[in-house]
Amino acid sequence: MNVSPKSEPAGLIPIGEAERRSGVAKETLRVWERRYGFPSPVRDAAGDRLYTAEDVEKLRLMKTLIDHGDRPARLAPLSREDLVARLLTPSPANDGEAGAWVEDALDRLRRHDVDGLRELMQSAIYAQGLARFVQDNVATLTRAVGEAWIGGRLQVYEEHLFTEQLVRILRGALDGLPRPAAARPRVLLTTLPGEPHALGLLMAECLLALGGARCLSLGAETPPAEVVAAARAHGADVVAVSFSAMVPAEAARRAAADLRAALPPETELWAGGASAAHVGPAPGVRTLPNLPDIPEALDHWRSVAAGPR
Amino acid sequence: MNVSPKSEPAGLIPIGEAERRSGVAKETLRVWERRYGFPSPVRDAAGDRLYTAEDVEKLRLMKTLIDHGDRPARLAPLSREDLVARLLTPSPANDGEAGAWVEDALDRLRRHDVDGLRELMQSAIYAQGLARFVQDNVATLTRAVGEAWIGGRLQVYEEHLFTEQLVRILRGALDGLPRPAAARPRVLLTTLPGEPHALGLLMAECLLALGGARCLSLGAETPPAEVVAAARAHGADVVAVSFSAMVPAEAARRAAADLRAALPPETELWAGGASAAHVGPAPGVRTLPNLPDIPEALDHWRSVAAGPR
DNA sequence: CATTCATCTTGTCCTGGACAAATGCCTCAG
DNA sequence: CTGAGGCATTTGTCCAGGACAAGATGAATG
Repeated sequence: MNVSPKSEPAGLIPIGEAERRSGVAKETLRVWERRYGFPSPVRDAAGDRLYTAEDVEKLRLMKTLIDHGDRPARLAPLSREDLVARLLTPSPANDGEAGAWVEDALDRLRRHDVDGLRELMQSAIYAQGLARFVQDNVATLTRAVGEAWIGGRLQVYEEHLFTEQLVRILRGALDGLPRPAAARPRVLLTTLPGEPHALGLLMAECLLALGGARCLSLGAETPPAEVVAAARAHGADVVAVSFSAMVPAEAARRAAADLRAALPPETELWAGGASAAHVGPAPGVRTLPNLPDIPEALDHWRSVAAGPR
Repeated sequence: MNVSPKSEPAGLIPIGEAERRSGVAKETLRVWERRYGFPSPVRDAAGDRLYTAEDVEKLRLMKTLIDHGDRPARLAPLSREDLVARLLTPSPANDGEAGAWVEDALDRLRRHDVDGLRELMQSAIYAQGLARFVQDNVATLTRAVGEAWIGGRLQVYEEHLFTEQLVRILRGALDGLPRPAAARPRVLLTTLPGEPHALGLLMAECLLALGGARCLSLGAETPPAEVVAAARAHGADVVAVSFSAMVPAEAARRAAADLRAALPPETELWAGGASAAHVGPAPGVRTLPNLPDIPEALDHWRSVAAGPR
């Protein structure tokens, strides 16, 4: 009986909508109100909570910070600006010197010049090769876009637009690469439920394919049991899972451990993405927090596993 | 403190997980138990509900049927087989005669011969053109895959795999098409929050691009306010939104009406996808439930809007 | 400096009631 | 027989306020 873009009487947001938009569960919203006094929504005639857009924005920032390890009690009293500042500090002094290329790309994005953006990216690939493009340009650009979004200098749809064009470019490049059926290792790529970001996956696939691996991507949000079934059915040498910064550290750790336990021992498990570092040194899990780790891991696999089969 | 693939003591599923897997909200699960006696989960030592995998499977089927207009009170007493039967009846007698091509494709999918699957699709494009491929082969194949999944004859990851390969093929075809910057109409494609399926969008984009339109895809799940902002910023003549069968009919109707109200009057709104028919005849919204409607709509737009600008 | 243990914090789940919106059903006039 | 209008029922969402397990923190100890 309820819909996402519910009729908003005066721009006020009911609790279900607030959950969807901020990512904070309804129960948690009520308990935060009880414990920390934030948020303190007004009520409609029926006594139902109505949140302001500012509340929801602050909740979204809090959620992001909590996923990075912060604690709600510390964050609740802070202002929106404080939260934004705290989100941006971890990555130091890269605001002005982001590089002319990145600035150029951001500029085209702001002007919605999608063709120009794609051309810029395509020529960067031709100029320096796909590997350096993925490792340098894309990584920097993605971070710059993320920060611009946090700081409110970019609309949500502009971020969507950016992702869409980037996916397009990378997919195109990938299709141009040879895919020898017998190549090794056979790598199964995916993301676990709750992690919808497939971009990191695509970047990883580029580097793996460049390194001569045989890639098979399942796309995002594959249930763990299905990952295991697919790995078995496809005879994968390696299962590569991407954890974006969105995933709470603890969730990533546990998911990796569970998957490791369920996979055949001879299948390697590689964890990539921003939260991969938090997966920590786990037995039988190779963490590749940075993209350049990928070619290295491939080399290592070949030197170790060259014998069998 | 909770994670998707939570440690399952004996294959039993706590309520949060059940919500994620079935798509039925926690509150609704409790209220169904109170009213209809289904599901009736066992409890752990703390009194928390624990659902079986069969319960969750039945819940997922019920949710699908309810989204199609059925009512929970009627469905709760039925068995899993009854639900499956009810889901499959609407599309009559297309089980055996699905066509040799579709059978071939399904077969390759079951054998995880992804390269073979892509080759098959690619040659179909060459043989009959992109338009017929999208309208006939893809539409039939997608339905066949969906039905195989409902009937349990296909794993979830196999469906992921299928989607991934299809997206790849379509994206590749799309990149081969000319994109004259001045072409009209300018169409903005997207999906509203809650609708993650981007495949329909991609199919529509193919047909629109073939029809000479200038497409700009925002990808999935763009908030309505952002759709409006993007349409304005990009000077879109048409905003095309895709509603898959996953979207409840009422939700689709309301979302379309809200979006229509928020868009500038001179911007047309087109609704496509399986639930588009349920959007019903709404003022100012053009519903395109079937893919062949797209070229038609393009012709109509050109004949009407040829004058202005 | 590392490790163990007690204390705090935090998210999730519980019950049982309430209500508004939407749907289906029935009646009545044309 | 058909269509419009009104009433009853169905259904999803929300509320309050309490409880608890598991993780994080910090202090005391070896």
